[in-house]
Amino acid sequence: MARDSSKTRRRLIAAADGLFYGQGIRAVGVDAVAEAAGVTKRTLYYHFASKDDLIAAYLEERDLPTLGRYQGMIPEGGAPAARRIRRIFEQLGKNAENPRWRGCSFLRAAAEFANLPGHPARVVAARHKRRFEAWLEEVLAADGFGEGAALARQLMILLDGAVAQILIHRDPSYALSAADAALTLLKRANKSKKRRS
Amino acid sequence: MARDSSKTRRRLIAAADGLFYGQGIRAVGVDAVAEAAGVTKRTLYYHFASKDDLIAAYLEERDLPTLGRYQGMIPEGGAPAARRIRRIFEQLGKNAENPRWRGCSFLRAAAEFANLPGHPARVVAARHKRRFEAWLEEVLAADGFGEGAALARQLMILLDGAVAQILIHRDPSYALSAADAALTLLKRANKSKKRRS
DNA sequence: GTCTATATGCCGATAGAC
DNA sequence: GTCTATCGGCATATAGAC
Repeated sequence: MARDSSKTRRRLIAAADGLFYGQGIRAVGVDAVAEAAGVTKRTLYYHFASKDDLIAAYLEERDLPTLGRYQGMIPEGGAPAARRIRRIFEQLGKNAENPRWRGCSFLRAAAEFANLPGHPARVVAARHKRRFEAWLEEVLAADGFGEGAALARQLMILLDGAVAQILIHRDPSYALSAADAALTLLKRANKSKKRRS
Repeated sequence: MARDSSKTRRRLIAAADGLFYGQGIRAVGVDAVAEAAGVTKRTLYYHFASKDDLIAAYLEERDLPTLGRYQGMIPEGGAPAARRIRRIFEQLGKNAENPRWRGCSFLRAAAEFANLPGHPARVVAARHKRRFEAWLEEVLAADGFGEGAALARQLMILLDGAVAQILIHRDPSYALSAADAALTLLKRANKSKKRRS
């Protein structure tokens, strides 16, 4: 069996996911990850070259599923972009009500390794956010928005800004404030869309 | 001399500031802080009950000066709120160009201690953000904006969202995208202000 | 108030057997 | 591929002299 998909490796990543997301990456030692996975530390180091390697795998594992979860929660492509975007923010608010919610794993990793721009975790995190922004642009484009790139950026800012405020204040209602702002921005962009057509 | 203002204590906080902000709180040991301050670890523990106590003092020390720096950089009270708000975002972009910039110390602390809602660092961070939001509301009110509380919240979301994106992508231009969004929101709020008067 | 010296335990990572 | 055993180092925190 290829090392990339071995059962033990997957269990280690799952254990790392629970611990790193739950308590923070630097706060969790490799001993704890190995124990949670039911193997020894030596086995962990057979599957991963270093803790940094494990961290990268942890975030990599979250990349597409995280995006997919948002993609799955919004109405189908036929719906107006405004309704689809609003759903994203509403769902963020709902997610944040879960007591195990701890914000965005990618943002938190970037914060923990703020002094290491080349760290594998930073690379994966940046790529994830680029992917997310590109998807938002697609959602806008599907409803005929022009200049979708600039607007998608602003939606990303609102989304991660809401995550930050919710985490700071432990108050999911910031997601609704962000949703209002997003709809206002969409409304203005809509005007120029109509004008152009 | 009172313990709260002793010279050694202040030097320890200054050393902690440089190291915690530069490298992250959990990434820095108390040994490093003591050495940077030119004292031994034992002296550090004379002035602070624990590392958590030192962390709280580090953030406390940043609270008012951080707010004051933003207050000092915007045009005087007579200027329109739109111009004053825009300046805040522009200045954020300029600050982020400094290679030593590492995002917001309060956000990063909240991210590092995401699993400890009652941690002293979280308490200080939340209070700082509340203070900042209240100040934004004052800026809006000074220019006759009604419903300033909701708008101030959205500006906070944009501001911290921009910080997050800049940190992730190491691209200060997100500050300008956020500025555009902020001005759009202000313009719509402005309308209702005019209508009401 | 500051020092030297130390307690105790966890950190990431490795040696070598099976 | 997984194990037992262990390395050297650093973590937070403390004892007791001066």
